[in-house]
Amino acid sequence: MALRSVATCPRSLRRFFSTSGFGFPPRPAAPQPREEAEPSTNLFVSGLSKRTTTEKLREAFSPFGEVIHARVVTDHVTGYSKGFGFVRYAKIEDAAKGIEGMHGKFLDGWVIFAEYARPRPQPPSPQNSGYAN
DNA sequence: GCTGAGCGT
Repeated sequence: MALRSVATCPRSLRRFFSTSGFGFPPRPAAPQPREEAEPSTNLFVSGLSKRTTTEKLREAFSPFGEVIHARVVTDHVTGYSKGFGFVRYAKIEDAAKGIEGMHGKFLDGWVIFAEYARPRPQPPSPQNSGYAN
């Protein structure tokens, strides 16, 4: 008898999602347009061969400037390369020459792409985050 | 250890 009332839909609430033109935010935000990042000493290199290692990456970018650090990103489980890496130069002008000199070039049989790496969120340091005891 | 765009152990 009284079990048919569970399916009564409140039409008053449905109008907010059907008749209004603002059901959901059309575009929350676009903090990263996924375009070129700002010039920095940190470079993002993609298109690497699976066999390209960190030292080969460094050797490839060394002639264009002083490479502070180079690293091919590898999976921490399998240990294999993910096909991209990072190169950090001592100066931005060196990084620019590294991009100019290696972007679109071949490395281990693959055309690599060199561009400025995007800044990534820095982990807050509990000893220097501004909080005093 | 590959399928191959993509922003890190």
